[in-house]
Parts: sequence; C-alpha cells; structure tokens
Amino acid sequence: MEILIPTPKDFSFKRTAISHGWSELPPFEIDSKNWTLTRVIALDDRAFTATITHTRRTVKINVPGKASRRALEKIERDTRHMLRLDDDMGEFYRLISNDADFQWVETEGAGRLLRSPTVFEDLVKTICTTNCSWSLTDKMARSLVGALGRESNDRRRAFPTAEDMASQPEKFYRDEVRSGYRAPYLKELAERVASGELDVESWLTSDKSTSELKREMKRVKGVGDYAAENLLKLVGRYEGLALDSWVRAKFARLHNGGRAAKDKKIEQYYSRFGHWRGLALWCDMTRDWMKDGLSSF
DNA sequence: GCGTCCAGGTCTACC
DNA sequence: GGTAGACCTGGACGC
Repeated sequence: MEILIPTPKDFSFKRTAISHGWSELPPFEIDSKNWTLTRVIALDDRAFTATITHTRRTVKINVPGKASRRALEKIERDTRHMLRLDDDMGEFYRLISNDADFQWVETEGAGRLLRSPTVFEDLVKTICTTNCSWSLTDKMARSLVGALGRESNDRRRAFPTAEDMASQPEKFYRDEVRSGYRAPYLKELAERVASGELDVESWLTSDKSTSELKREMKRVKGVGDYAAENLLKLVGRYEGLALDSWVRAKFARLHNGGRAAKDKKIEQYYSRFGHWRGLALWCDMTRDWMKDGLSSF
C-alpha cells in the first residue's frame, strides 16, 4: 500500500534524513545511495515497515501487505512527525538569510532534524548517546529493538514501548543491552512512563518556558545539560547548544584554528541567531555531511 | 590473549 | 554554585 504526502517547498528529504545520527539507529535504516529511509512503526500489537522516499515534492511511503485505515493514518502521522513536515522554518530561514556563511542552509533545505515518532524513544536513545562511543550507542539501540521490539511483517522490529521496557529487570539492561551504569536509569524511566507518572510526550506541546522544561527533563536520571538540550531540539526548541565533545572538537577545527575553544566562545559565536542558535550551530557542524556522506558521523 | 589506559556525560558527595 | 571522583564500556595500545 502507498501513502503520498505533499511536502513544503523548502523541505529537503536528503538533508532531513541525514540531519543527525538517528537515521543509522534501528528501527530506522537509511540507504544513502538510493535515498530510502526505512522505519518500523508500531501500532498496538502489530508493527509495519514503512519505506519512505521523496520525489517531486511528495513523500511516498510504501507499506507492504495489507494495513487498516487506522494503521495507514498512524503511519502518515508518524512520518509527518519524524520528518518535521509541519514545522515552519520561515523565521529561521529569514534570520540566517542575512548571514553569508549560513545562506546555504535555506538553499539546501537543511534545519529539519529527524526525530522518532515518540519523545520516549528520543529520550531513551539520547541517554544511550551519553558518555560513550557511537558504536556503543548503536549496540544499545540494536539490543533494545532486537530483544523487545514488536516484529513487523518483514521480520524487522519496532522500538519497544515503555511498557515493554518496564517489564524487564535491571539486569537485562546491564547484561543484554550493555548499558552499564545507565541500566537503572533506563529501567526507572520506563517504569515512570509506563505507569503514567511521567508524561514525556507532553513535552512536545508544553507551554512551560524552555528553562523550566529543561529543568523537568534533567529530573530524569541520566539526563544532564547535553542530553536535555539535545531533547529540546527534538521537541522544537533551539535555545540550547547541546555541546558535547564532538561539537567542541568540530568547532575548534572550523572556527578556532584547531585549538580548543571555551564554551563561552562557542556561545558567543552563535548568539546572533537568538532562540534559533542551537539549530544554527547544528547546521554549521553538519554542513559537510552531504559531501562526505554518512561515514563522517 | 591479557592488562592498562583513555574518552565520553552525568550523578553524588563535598566544599 | 563549583568541583572531584566514580560510574561503565569498548577501543587502542603495549607486552
């Protein structure tokens, strides 16, 4: 079955698909030769593999086999959410159009950051990016999906729900997922979300100030400044820079003659972009990703 | 193959 | 509020 979604004029499928490392983590899969993004989407007790492509200002989603109308609506809704098709980039593009070093962002349709269908998945994956190599993050995500995700018709697996994760003992996260000291954090998070005590999906529409929302995010064990600011970007707030060692090193190469720069200097550099500064920084850091392909991540 | 060192971000205890 | 040390894994390196 096929779903077609018209896309905004300023949307770039390629730039969005490779906007950050999420497209390489299951249940995403990216084929950057044929520019196909595959994603397993869970619905109640079933899961569907959606193959997403883009031609002539239209996103095309292919879902093998039969799917109910409700399932197709969910797949469309999730795809719009993941690809940020409803985000209005106008204000950001107008702001950066005055800056010669950033005009490429609008020309190339960059700035939409790929995200998961749920904040819960983005939160779990963000915790799995902290204090470790990308290969370990990949391993943790693969273990979670492989062990707990619901199987789709082509035997791929979806990302586990909070309930799926809450049902596992801490030992599972330590021994199977290899999440180390993060094991109790993942277990506690899943239990809090599954019980309804913590509603992380509400962060998408929260009317709290960004600093209040950041404080709330940091109350989740394993979420510090970097993780909270990364999550804020994924819920559409770009005031935080989410500085980690990779960003600091890249800034040093691009703008500081290869020497380490103080965080204050990095903050100063992007301050001209106001509440869009976090997005401006990320576009700046990833400008060469289209040239270098995904291997540069 | 084994042991050691290091990078990575957050938490906790302490000042 | 700031800081030091612990947390845990995988990779690099030397033997």
